[in-house]
Amino acid sequence: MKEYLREQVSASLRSLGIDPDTPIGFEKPRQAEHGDLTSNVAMVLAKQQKKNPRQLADDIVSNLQMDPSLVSNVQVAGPGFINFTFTEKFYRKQLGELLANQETFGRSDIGGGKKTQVEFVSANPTGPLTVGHGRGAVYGDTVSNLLEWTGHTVTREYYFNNAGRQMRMLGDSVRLRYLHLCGERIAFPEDYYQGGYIEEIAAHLRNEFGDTLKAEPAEGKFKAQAEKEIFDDIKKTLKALGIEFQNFFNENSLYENGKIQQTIDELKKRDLCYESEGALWFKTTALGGEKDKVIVKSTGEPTYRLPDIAYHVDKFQRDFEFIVDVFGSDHIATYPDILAALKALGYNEQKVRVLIHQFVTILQDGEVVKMSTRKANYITLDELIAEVGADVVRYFFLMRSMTSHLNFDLGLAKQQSDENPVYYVQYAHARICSIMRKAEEEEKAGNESVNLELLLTQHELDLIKILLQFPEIVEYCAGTFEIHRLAEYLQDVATVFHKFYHNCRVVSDDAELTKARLMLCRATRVVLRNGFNVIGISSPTQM
RNA sequence: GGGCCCGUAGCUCAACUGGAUAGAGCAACAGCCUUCUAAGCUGUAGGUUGCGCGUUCAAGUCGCGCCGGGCCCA
Repeated sequence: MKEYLREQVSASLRSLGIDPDTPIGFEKPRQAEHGDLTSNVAMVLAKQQKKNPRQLADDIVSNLQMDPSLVSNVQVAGPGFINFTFTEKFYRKQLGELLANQETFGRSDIGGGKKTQVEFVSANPTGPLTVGHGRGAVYGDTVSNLLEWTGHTVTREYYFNNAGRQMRMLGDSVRLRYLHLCGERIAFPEDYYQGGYIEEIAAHLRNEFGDTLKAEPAEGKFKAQAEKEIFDDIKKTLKALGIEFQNFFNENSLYENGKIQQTIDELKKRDLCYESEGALWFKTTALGGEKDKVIVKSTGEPTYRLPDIAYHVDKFQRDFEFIVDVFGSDHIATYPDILAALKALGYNEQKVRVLIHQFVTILQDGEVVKMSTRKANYITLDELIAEVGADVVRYFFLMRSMTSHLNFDLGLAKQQSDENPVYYVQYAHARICSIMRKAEEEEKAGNESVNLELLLTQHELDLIKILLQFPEIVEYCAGTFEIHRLAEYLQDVATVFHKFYHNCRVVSDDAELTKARLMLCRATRVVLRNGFNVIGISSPTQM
């Protein structure tokens, strides 16, 4: 529709002797009385044409030749907006198309099957996932869903490291707890992992092996058992949120297969690497960075930058055409270096899209809870899911813009869980299902020869209009990754539906009208259900 | 000290990339169930968009300077 209007406006500009190549923008007006689409083209061009914007708008409009079966009204308003209103006929036709393509309504193939990787969560297995990880987990999964809906072939990947200092300390923490269980009195260092799960893992080992592991090194059975149990736990948590990864990528494999060394060699070959003070430096200054960065410390241990670069090179070598990284804001300073390195190594860094989400601040009794896995003062994602349910968790994390800091008051979240907006949206779906059941019972549910022209009230037209926006919203969200816009849209759909419900009796004695309104209900259910599928919440048939 | 993000109703947050009267939910107040689910609907109240300059037809949105919070780096 925008295309059509653009062509028409463009033709009108041409006939006025104005360069029709100027970008002509359309958007949905906030107020319904301003029509269905509005353009500010006259105001944009006014200065250049040295004309009063209203005058120019009038000129453009009087040169327009609109198809009256599509556009019912064109008006100049305010400081020079041109407002277009579409015909009811046009909308009813679109509604028919929605109903003919229920499963796929909102899907598109603009991705062209592009091989896409989305990396998210990527927490090392040193403890259970926290509420803080939840935002990234839900966001990454929903981004993946959106990419699938827009025709990308998506691989969800989880990157972790089981070989670093953290993991060594984890293994030793388990070892000490184990020795303690064996009756040895050993001081437990404060900077070791304090969580109760460490003791559980130690207990499992003691049950299985008795006291025979007393001489076992921390990096042996202790670390291995800890990694396995914690990872099982993490996967279980993710599954509870409906998240499943196709691939878990171990950073350590990059050392074992020599890719770390290869990356160093490649950087050296391009003179982007040098040794100084016993450390290996990455010459980011040569790539526009402010300061060179250490990539291998004098101890021989690499900083995270080096494996991150090698890992991204590996992504390119696996032929991903689109690479999406979902990171917390703590990574914000590091990724420019990674992208610069990729570019220097001859890869098209434009294929990488880094999505940064701000942290979640947890409040309990009005106080900020500082999260630390090591100190074990955190709220686990599991606890939260158990408390409010997976749907609420997902919706809560998705309904806000990722660039904003999110305050999460646990007490309030628990209290308000029945007042959560997610129920409002789901209730609309349950209500529709209930209407359908009623119609079936009364045998009024026929869907043959339905006359959609019987849908005449403002409430019905409002509902049709908003339902038809769904594909555009999906496309928009997949392009900008602003998922909260989808949540907001679904809420609007629910609102319009609830209003329709209160004003328009669906199942009535008027058989024809009943059929038409049932179709509208069905269309609403399609949009809600497809939208719920994208954001990963359930579609309850009753509540 | 430097970089990035944020500051909007009592609380949590939107505002379609600079547009028309800044909107939702929760909390508060007043109404609506003999009819398809009241987890709903209708209405009232609530704002100097942290502060100050600037850019222009138009600024919550862009620029500069302060104030305050978060994350990262030395």
